[in-house]
Amino acid sequence: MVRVSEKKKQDTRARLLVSAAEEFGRTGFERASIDGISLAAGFAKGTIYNYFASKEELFLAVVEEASTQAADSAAPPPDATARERLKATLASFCSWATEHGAFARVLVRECLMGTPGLYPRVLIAEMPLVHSLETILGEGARSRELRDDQPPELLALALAGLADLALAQHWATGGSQPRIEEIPDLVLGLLLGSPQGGNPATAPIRTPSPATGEKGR
Amino acid sequence: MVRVSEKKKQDTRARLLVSAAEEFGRTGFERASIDGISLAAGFAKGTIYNYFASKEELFLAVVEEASTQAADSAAPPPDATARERLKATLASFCSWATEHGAFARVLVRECLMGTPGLYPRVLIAEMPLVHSLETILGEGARSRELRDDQPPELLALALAGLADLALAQHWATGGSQPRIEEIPDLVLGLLLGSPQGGNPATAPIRTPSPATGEKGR
Amino acid sequence: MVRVSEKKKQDTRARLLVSAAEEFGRTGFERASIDGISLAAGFAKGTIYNYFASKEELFLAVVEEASTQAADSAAPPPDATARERLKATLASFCSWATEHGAFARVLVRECLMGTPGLYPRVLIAEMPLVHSLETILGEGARSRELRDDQPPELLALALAGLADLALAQHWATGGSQPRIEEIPDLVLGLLLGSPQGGNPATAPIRTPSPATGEKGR
Amino acid sequence: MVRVSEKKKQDTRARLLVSAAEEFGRTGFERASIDGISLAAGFAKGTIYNYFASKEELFLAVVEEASTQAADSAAPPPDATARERLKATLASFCSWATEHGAFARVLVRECLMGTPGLYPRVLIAEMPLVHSLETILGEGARSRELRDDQPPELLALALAGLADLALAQHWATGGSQPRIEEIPDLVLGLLLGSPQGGNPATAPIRTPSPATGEKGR
DNA sequence: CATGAATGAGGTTTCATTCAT
DNA sequence: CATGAATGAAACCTCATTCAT
Repeated sequence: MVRVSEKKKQDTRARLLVSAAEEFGRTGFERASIDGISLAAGFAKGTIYNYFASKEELFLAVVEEASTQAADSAAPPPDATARERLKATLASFCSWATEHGAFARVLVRECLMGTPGLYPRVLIAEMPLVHSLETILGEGARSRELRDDQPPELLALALAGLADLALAQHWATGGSQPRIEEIPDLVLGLLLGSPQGGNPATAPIRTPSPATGEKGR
Repeated sequence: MVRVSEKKKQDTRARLLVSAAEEFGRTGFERASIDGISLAAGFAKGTIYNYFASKEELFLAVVEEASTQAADSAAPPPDATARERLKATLASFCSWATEHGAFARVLVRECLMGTPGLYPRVLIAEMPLVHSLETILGEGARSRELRDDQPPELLALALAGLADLALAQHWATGGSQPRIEEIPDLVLGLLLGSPQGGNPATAPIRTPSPATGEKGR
Repeated sequence: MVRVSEKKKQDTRARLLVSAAEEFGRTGFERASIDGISLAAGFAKGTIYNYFASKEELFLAVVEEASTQAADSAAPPPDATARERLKATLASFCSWATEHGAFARVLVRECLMGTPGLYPRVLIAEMPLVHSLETILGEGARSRELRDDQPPELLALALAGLADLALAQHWATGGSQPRIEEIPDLVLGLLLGSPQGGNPATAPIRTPSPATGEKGR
Repeated sequence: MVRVSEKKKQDTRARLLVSAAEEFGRTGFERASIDGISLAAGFAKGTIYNYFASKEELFLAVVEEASTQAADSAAPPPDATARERLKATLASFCSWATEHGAFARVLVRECLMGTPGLYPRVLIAEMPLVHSLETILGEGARSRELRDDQPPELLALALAGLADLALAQHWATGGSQPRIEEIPDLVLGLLLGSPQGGNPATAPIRTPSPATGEKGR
């Protein structure tokens, strides 16, 4: 008896969360209508209050869920070059963002813009991503596979931030401008230069100083 | 006679705009209160409707004004190296952001987060900045002063985006985390590598190829 | 088999009634929560509707129960002076009020304040008390033990009313202002004068008629 | 300009207060609907919030107004016997209650029943009445015009309480049961005995002392 | 043109009540 | 008969907007 009811309850909660993520992701916290969320989920107005005490609690629950999902999506990076591992990490984040667009949108939105009392909690949400990136960047820098002119934590933040920006633009342009699959390479290209194929001579990102550039050739 | 009256009108409008920028910048579009804006400007509730047809129009006027200011702030870049000109451009954007914090906050906020029907208009607002950057980047790439592995318009967007993110963090942390003056070098460092002092050997952003990197040691 | 089930049902009903009396007595009809009442009684939200059709019916059932209890509490007045019998009657009412505070509070509250559609029913609730008082007052008046300048039914109403007021104040002051045991003497003192010590001949509250009064001088 | 507006505003406030008093007096605090009050006053739903910040504030304003009115209604008692002054005091209270039934009902209701957080403030509201009565009772007791077997403050409270009860019954019975004009004599008769005709010397309700009472017979 | 009282749509939230399990 | 998830009417309150002064 309890089983069935319990399962159904979890299902209802999940449906409400999805609906809320969609609404929050589309219109932001303020514009989102609680009634609308509950109705869109296929329930009556009041039902949502059997699960979340207030609009704010609902929003936080969405952020929490998104955060958990994002963290879980961080597949253990494969055993490969640092750059490939960075790409895999970003790709799994992006692919989560594709599959659970609504939650991702909420997360990215708030990461970029920081609702007053919410910023700390949202920041935590992207921490796993930033941490993974930072670790790989640090290792890559030590092994000289990757640039070491900037602290890894700064580069990690920049990678995450640019990925967020790219996602935001992706959504804002209706999915066309950068396509999701392009994003990892895009931001890596920006911050780490283009990947080299077999030709080491074409170091992608380089500020050829008169001294180094010219002389070297 | 008309002059005086006209002047006064413009003055009133300007005061309302400043007040609106402050409120919008602090609390966002939804939370901002028309009453509060008008009162903070020293007028009664209704006055604001003699100048702006609606809350949305008021907001757009603020964005427009911010955009104009930002464009005007783009001091003609000095005659110097490409990197110095980029830095000067970013610096003048940041210094405008410092002096007219309210307007800047609105602009950056919306650039990062895109209120639904507003994104196009806001995008236009940062166009002058992006364009200036793009021009310099293009010239720098052609003269091989700067990296040429990425299209200038992409780099320009990334520069502007990272600058926005840095400003947002600056404001979110109460002005401490990156200090304003650090921002130009910060984002240039991320995307173009550290500027070289006397040592040409340390090319800042470079993906050391096996040939150059490892072997060389 | 039916017995047991029937008994259990009555027990459940009784527990719900007690819980309801407590809630109604503490917070009044409007503020009282059906959920709270049912939960406080140890049942789930819906259970209460298996016993009472609506909140109003539940309230009326509480009043009914309180009324019955109050009537039953009217111990047969002892064989003593009229004043002592009045005191005993009031005392037993007060002692019921002490023991079943929740029900008493509901009754007194409504007697004093008359919820619109409820007044008639509540009035009936205190009828046994008023009737007992009236009878004793009538006998006392006829025997000249007690004042006869006012109709007994009026005095009875006033006694009951003042007792209610005293109880209300007792509860409102946290039980200190008039202590319960003081109440019978308090209201009797107000309406019948202070009790005389050894001299039964002296009618305590009396409207000296020309005949009795003047002559005496 | 300000004059007209100011006057109109006061008028609106007064109309809202009257409407609120009627609603609160009829249905009590909980059942009363803010929207309904504003609409009944001839305004839109929201207008009332331009004058009172919340339902509770509105209620308190009604109590305050009722209190002020009741205090003002306490006509300076005429220069006459103590009993006549008591009667005049009660009569002016009752006549205020007749003229401003709505406010009076709120006051009496709450005096009798005590909404939780409101009791103190409501008590203050009837203080002027109780005080007037107490003063007269004290003087009357000292001059032996009136009974002196009970402390004046207790008698004053009892007078006010019985008057409230009588008013409540008056309203509950649709105005017939005790008629308003009868109330002063009714409660005075109950607590001080029937008034004497020509003989002022005979204290009506008296605790016959051994000297006066017993000896005489 | 400034004013601010009035408006009323719309938002969040509560809670008595229903009903399938 | 107990349960508690779902319901939806209705409450309070906000605030952008209008308009007579």
